[in-house]
Amino acid sequence: MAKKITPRKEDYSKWYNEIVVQANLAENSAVRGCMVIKPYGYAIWERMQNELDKMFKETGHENAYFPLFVPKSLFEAEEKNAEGFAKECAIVTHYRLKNDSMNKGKLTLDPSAKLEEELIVRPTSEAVIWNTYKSWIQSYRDLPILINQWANVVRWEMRTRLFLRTAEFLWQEGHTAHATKEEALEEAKLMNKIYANFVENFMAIPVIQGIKSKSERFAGAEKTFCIEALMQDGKALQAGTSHFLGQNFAKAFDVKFASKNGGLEHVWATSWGVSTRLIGALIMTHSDDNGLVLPPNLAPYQVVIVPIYKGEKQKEDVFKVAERIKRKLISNDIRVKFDDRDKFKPGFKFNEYELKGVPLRISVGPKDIENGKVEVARRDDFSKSLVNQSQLINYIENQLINIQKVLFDRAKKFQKENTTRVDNFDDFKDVLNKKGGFVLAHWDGAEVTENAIKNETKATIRCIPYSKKEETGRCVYSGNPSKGRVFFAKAY
RNA sequence: CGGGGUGUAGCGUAGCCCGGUCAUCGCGCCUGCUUUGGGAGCAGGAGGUCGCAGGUUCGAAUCCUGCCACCCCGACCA
Repeated sequence: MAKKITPRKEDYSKWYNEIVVQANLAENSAVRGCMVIKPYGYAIWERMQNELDKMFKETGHENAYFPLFVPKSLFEAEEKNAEGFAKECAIVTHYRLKNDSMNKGKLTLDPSAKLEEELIVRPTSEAVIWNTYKSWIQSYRDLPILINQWANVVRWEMRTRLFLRTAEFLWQEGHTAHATKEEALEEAKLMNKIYANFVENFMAIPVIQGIKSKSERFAGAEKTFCIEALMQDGKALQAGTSHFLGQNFAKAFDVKFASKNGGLEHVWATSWGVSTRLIGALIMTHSDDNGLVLPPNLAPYQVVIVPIYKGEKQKEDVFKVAERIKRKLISNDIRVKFDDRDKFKPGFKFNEYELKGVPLRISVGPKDIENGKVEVARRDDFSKSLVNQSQLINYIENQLINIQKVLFDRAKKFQKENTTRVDNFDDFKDVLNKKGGFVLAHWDGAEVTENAIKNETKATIRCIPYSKKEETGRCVYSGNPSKGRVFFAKAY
């Protein structure tokens, strides 16, 4: 049974340590709130990239790459977007250092190398990309443009939190250009759906799909679609967003196309992204006190083989069987690692792979060779079974499917149990303080109300769900008429 | 930027109030032998400008001042 994880460093560093460490590069370093992603953590990210990339390509998207630096003048062009990010930008002002005459062996800025125009380190790439699209789009024949970029971005947050809000993070950002409003809206919705599919089916994290309220909307967007997940500690996490940008960027960057009927129109835009934050969500959704728990569909290794032996003769025999199993698994498209390291004992390895969350572990020893069996242990419930080698592949395949389902169902059950319908403000506050989780309540649709609730409870509207039922009621705060319930929660 | 806290070996820590063989302990690391079906045991060994800079003092990890960094809470946020 999964225990609660409180996402405080002292409590969860044990799990994070397997995959990431806080960057600590220099004594007085401003490179803080950044992370070093260890190989195992990066392998998880690569799995995410692979699967998302497939989904993007299946829906007609292509990858491209744009510059890290955004000239300030470009950055400013879309006012709302610029305003939204202005407070968290890293800025390049110089391009050269020189020896510090006052301080031997040290370097200082060379004043003669001050840039005419400052460069912003991208917090997102709309500006660069739309400035480029301008030269790519002339006619309706050039549309749509469906491009995705895998990149790093920098947002100089006042306070950072490992994985959930680092100053630099990896993500993908899709930027599309369309001839019609309808098409762009469809695209934004489609991508949000793809995110939901990916997060639910690969990461086994159940999400609520919906639309952001105006105050939670992306700077420069007309509509923001989102997926929201609930962590084990009862706080909500924005897991992905997809924006319908209207013609805002096209107007700001003067991107027009000649339409079929001879007119000159502004292009319609979307952008959408998910980041390494999802790895944080993964950890906070499934991990238990023994470490990470990875869903089989995402795990870099679905199966690990640990050999058990005494002496060279046994080692030889055991390795032979282990290698054979490994080959069989690979030929059945199962991701497997055979841990042949001689330097560590089996018990040590058992614990290591539990910490790493590998879904299934096969141990092979002399006894098993004699019996023609192997021991298979599950990470999610720690159960062990002796399985005939002849039935192994079948067994493993079924177990992997089962674990994936169990993890999702467990998280879904948690989400359900921690979603509370509430009809007055006292209960609203009570639930948030004592129980946490999502609160489903009526809202009058006014921004004032939303802000007032935020000020009093720290809870925000996480999303207005697609699944919202038409239901007449009274706003939980103002008492004004409401047409349906929205999801409130305290969020990361 | 406001409020609170912390900084001692690669990691985690004791000591600080009450200055004086106190630099403690665990993990990890190295060497050797024995071990290997759930994080091995024994023996030996290496590793520290006690965050930095000043000050007080015969003497500072310990007291004082300043600075820096990190953590937590607020505002901001994928």
